[in-house]
Amino acid sequence: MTLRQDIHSSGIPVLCLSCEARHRGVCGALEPDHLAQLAKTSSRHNIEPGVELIGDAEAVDCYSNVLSGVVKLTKSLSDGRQQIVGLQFAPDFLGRPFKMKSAINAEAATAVSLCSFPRAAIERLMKESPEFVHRLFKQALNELDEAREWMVTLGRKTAPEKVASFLLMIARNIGSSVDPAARSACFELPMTRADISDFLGITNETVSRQLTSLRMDGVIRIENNRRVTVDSMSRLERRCGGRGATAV
Amino acid sequence: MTLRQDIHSSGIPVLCLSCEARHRGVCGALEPDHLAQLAKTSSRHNIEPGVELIGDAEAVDCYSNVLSGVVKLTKSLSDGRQQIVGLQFAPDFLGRPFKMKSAINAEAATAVSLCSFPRAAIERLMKESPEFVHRLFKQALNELDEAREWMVTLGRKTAPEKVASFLLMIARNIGSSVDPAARSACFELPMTRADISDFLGITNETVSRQLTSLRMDGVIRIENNRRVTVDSMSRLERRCGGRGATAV
DNA sequence: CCTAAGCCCTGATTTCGATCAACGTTCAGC
DNA sequence: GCTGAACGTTGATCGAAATCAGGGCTTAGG
Repeated sequence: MTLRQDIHSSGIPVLCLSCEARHRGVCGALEPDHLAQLAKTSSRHNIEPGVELIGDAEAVDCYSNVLSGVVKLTKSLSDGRQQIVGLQFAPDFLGRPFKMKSAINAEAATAVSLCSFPRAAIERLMKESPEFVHRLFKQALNELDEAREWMVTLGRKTAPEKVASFLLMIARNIGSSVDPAARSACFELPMTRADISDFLGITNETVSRQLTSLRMDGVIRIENNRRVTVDSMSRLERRCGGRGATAV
Repeated sequence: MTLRQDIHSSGIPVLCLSCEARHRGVCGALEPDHLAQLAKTSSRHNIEPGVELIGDAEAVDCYSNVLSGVVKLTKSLSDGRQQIVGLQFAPDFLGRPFKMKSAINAEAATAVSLCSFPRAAIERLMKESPEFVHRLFKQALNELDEAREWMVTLGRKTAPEKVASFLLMIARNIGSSVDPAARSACFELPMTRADISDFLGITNETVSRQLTSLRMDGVIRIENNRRVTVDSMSRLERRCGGRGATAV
């Protein structure tokens, strides 16, 4: 164990050594001493699908890095209508800085593993490390871009386009490329049909019908309800509705 | 005390003295010397309704504070379908930090006045003033909250609820209270019916019908197509669909 | 084993909002 | 004055997706 430590990683906590959040996540912004300080207060959790991580209007007492799995962020109306307003994948940072209470719900969509930190530790780091704030800021802006992208999907795309767009987004986030040349992809849907419908603002029946339709047309293959193979991403992309590029 | 403040404000550029952005906007984070430095590079513009401020996929060479008026942020599909993904009011900060190219369109919805800064000035300030970054960060998070709030509206509300929600949002942003006790409000709609429909993901005909319906039911009064009076905000709120509070 | 619950698919019917169409008003320009 | 364009309203019709309903598959538990 000590043998594997080389000069460069000498200050880095063992737990963080192989952590993805240290590379692409917010921890990548931290110097070894700050990282060590944070690691001392961190704790890892494995969470079952369906477990609520943050309740709406609940006090937020910790922040987390998503290490694996998918977390869904939801908002609900009082009559039960629900909308998924975001999905978080590794190594996203989970939690809303600067607010005592969350305005949204966070729930494990799949099995999820988290690396959690007490609120105070994050707040202290934000004071001490501008680079850390910088990273959090960038992630927030990315989430804003994504939210706005989905506003277009929710407001202006048809049901077939919505489902295709969803599959494309998932493929890009967790899909493993089968054959890069053919631009094919394969992945496990991280959520039920009902969840997908809450994400796309349609009903689960419609999601089901559209998936069937894509399967019939040979755009996707489905095994076990969850496992999806996209043989040609291009064909899927063509079903997503005119791509963003404002043709002026 | 008064003397002391006078001494401190002596370093503040004349233009900034009465500027709202210095109070509630991002400039509020700046010390007099930083403010002076920024003011030297700033320029004010008055812009006609309909003028494009930032084009999609266009290089961003300046950032701005909205001093008055309303700016709409839009995204379009290549076949012309359009979605308004955000509205900015004074004293919001306009522009996407960290990205060379904008992914969205910004257009003056009403007459707008801006205080603009060259990209380099903002970037320098972000390096020098953590407090400034902090403010920008907070605004981004607010915009994220708003975007997610609208995702619920777009995905899960009916047309009548969408229009009511829109009126409520406008009233809260630019409405002047007529009678605080009755919680009434009065305002000028900052956009056409077509714009409203692009914001709500419906057609302008539907917007028109829903406004008529609200007028018939005595919830609002409309003069000149633009001027709207809400006699009782409570009645309007009741038409917005179950309010966010996740009643579990 | 059987049963019940959860998830998914599919068919029949309904409905909300889109689409198509017509008309009124205002306003800029000739 | 007239004309055309932009904006808004209203009516008639259509269609995409919701709703309602039923059935199959898998899994957990008695």
